[in-house]
Amino acid sequence: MPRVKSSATESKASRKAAAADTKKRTKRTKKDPNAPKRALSAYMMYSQANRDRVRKENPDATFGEIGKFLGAEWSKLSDDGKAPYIKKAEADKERYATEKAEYDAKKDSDESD
DNA sequence: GCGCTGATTGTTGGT
DNA sequence: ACCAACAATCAGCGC
Repeated sequence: MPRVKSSATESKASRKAAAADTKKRTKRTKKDPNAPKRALSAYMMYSQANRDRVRKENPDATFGEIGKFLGAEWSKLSDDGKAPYIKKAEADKERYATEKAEYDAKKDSDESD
């Protein structure tokens, strides 16, 4: 595996609990001028891929149910099952990296606009 | 160097 | 247009 454990950075499950306890988030203020919209997570890919299927199997289900269904199945999914989604997520991360690069380059060149 | 928190992504449906 | 649970993820700041 190319994934070599750097340290404890990802081991701790603190932030997830903290984030859940801290406060519900959604659209929060944007501080950066041209903030490079972060990449989509594997779950986002999963929602896009399954949103149609879930909606079809659960025509009555609305956002709430769909969300829970996707989350439940997502958790049930094995690493192999997530693999394709994670792969897309990684691809998106790369896209984000490109945006970040431009964002960084831009801010370095002209941040005042 | 590690630790946490904030910000962001996408879905739908209602107001 | 925004917000709600669902999960992930990263970048930036703090000590």
